[in-house]
Amino acid sequence: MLNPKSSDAYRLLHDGVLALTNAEQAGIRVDTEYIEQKQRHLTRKINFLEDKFRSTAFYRHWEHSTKGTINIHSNAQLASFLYNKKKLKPAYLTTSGQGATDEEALKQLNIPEIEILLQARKLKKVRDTYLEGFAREQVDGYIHPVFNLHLVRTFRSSSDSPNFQNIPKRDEEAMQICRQALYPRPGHQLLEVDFGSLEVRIAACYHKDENMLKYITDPSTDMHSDMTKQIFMLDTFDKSNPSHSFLRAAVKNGFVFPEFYGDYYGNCANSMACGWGKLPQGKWSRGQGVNLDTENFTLSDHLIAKGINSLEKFSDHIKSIESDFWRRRFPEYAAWKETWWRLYRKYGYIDLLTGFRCSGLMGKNDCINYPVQGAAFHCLLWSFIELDRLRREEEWDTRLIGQIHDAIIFDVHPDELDYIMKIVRYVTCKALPKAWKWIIVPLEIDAEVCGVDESWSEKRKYTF
DNA sequence: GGAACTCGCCAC
DNA sequence: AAACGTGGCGAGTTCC
Repeated sequence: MLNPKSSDAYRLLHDGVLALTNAEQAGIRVDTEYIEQKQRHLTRKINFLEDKFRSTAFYRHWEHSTKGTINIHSNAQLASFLYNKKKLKPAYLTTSGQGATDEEALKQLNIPEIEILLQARKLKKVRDTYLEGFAREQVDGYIHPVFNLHLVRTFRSSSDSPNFQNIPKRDEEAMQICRQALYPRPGHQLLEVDFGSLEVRIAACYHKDENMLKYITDPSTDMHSDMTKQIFMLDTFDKSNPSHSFLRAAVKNGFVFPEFYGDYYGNCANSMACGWGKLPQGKWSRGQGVNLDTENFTLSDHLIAKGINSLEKFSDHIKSIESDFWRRRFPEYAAWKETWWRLYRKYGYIDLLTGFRCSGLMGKNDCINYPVQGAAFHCLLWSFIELDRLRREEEWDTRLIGQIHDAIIFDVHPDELDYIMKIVRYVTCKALPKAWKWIIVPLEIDAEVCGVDESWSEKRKYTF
């Protein structure tokens, strides 16, 4: 698997392993008392939800129609009951052709009792994957997540024992419970610095699309706002309007990023309308979906007023927007995608801007995604190596303790915080583009910091 | 009793 | 015509 093509690529991995090993050795402080207490607390909550679920008519029906004992957390048993016994139609199938039982599929069945099961499922995930993982892996109050550079097809990294790269962040409750277990060293604070829209910027270094470069370099423009205006047919976009910023998030995560990854209009329409907008599949009537502006005006009211009264019509609309997106808005980006797919089919490999070569069986989307994903991570890795070198040279009390693809996590001494931020900004935004001439776009970083002796759940924006 | 598999779900 | 990239990991299940 390991296949750096150039000596620079080899050097990056060699130095990267050493720097990441220093982070592993440093480790992250965990509150074992809290973890044990929280696990007991979650167990009580889960037991309560399980009992509540077993008292429902839905469960009794399940029990009656099944011989043997029921495990309410077995998706195989649940699928068999829902789709074989009750003959319900699954919202969609899994890759192996079975009826799906994930949250989205179950919600579409409109069985209120199942909400209890989903709530228990979520708490079990937090207790058994994250808290249990921290407890199992901790040694003398510190976990030492492993960071691998030799496992991922795109030359990104992965992490395990425990995985430090998938700790809950978006779900407020899960985030709080998990991150309250993680602390800096006594008297220190946790600092997270991440590159802003790194993959979009690195993609632009490959395709050099003029309109994309304009979006990246001109701060008065915003791609996601423009797409929101177009998709939801707004006359003006006002980011202080909560409905507008909600729709912008739906467009950013339901259209723009999926399109960059190689998704198509059908999934995007479904994700924006039904996933984000809470509209049903098929035909729409007034008063459906999320509220916009006032409580008496919903997404379906808005779309129907614009002549779109069903998912099918919305999908047609997104189809034309997708076509415009690639043909008019980002033509050079679109041409680059075709070129790289063609070159892969001709030569059997693609080379990253960082000197790595991807070969083996790849699809079109792989040819587009691998070089961007890999080179973006290498920007982070180069910065990580350089900062760890400075740490040792200058004998910081601060340590680098982890990395999440486009972010570095530090355990900082408060007296060093401002200095560290200056150095980090210099390394990431100045030294890196100077070292790698192919970086033709400005790079930006954001930072979040927790107070002294505060857990990772307390982080807030840090302006520097 | 462990390996290998599917499924679901967390991150970027 | 078809249609979303990269991982890790727990639980349940099946097979050896």
